[in-house]
Amino acid sequence: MTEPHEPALDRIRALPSWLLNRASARGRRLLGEAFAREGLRMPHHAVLAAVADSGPVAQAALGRMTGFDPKDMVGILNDLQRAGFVTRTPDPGDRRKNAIALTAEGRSCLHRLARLGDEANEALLGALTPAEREQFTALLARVAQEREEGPVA
Amino acid sequence: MTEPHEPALDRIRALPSWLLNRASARGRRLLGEAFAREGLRMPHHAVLAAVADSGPVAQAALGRMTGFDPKDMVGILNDLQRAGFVTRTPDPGDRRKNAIALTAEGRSCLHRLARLGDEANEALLGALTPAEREQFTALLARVAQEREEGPVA
DNA sequence: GGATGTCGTTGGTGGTCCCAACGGTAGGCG
DNA sequence: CGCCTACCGTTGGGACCACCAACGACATCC
Repeated sequence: MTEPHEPALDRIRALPSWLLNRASARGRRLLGEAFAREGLRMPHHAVLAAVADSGPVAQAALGRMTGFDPKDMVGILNDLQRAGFVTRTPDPGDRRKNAIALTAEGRSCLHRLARLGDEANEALLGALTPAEREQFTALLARVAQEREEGPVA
Repeated sequence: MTEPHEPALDRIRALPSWLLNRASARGRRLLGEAFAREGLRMPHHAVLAAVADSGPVAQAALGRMTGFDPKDMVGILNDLQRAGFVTRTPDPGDRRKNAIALTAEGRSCLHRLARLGDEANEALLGALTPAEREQFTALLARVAQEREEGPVA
């Protein structure tokens, strides 16, 4: 048998997939707690930002930008609209579309959310030095990348 | 206005919390596809490994080792027991406890799962060089760490 | 003007993580 | 011995994120 029997669970807990799940859960918890003070959650922040970037914009376009499912987008926008942060008006040029636009309150809330999000992310990377944070984020971005870079040569 | 208006969504998508969610989702998808060939999922792998490490062991102890909720542990063990990978017998010494033990099939399956898990993790970190993978995993482990190291001194 | 496809919406699934409560049992202590 | 406290496994929720299928309404391309 040689000795294939180093503790199996410890090996699993050292796997990137396991650590990624743990770190992601921690991040979601931190972000969730932060955004809860505004009564919102992470997707609201992203959608609000996308609307701020792209002026009046259709829901499907928002979905493509943020990567959220159209189904979820409906609920997110319902929340934001009910809170008065976005307006949802029929697009006169294309009656299939809703034109989503940011309100003044929405812009103000977005700034608060951005601040809360930044603070939570600082707490998330609290154990790392600034240089390590930059390095970590750069590597993480490449791991998160869905697309393969194709044949290397 | 000065110009506080760099694209807000791009900033969010560069945040560690966002990247962590994406990378974690990718990892779960890769692991899920790999383990699906055995009809199991990630938690089954971890629990199977914990049982292999700790011989006959109570469910609550498994929960503490793996971090899974007792509620979820019931379902995981039901699956593993139904598949014949573990046995669940009443502990004669403490009638509250179930003694969970690994079967020969369970050990064999654990080896297959370990292999599948390793392959999926290699695919997950496919964009990184070996040195980068080591660096990334080390940093990630510190980010995943729940505990603060207290006052630095 | 008919095929094709997009838009917003509804409905549903699955996985991870977390909490509350319950009957049953063990152990400590008087 | 009897009581209280704590733990065991189990059941029943819930929240959140990710994902898919289908539908009526509408626009567009040929």
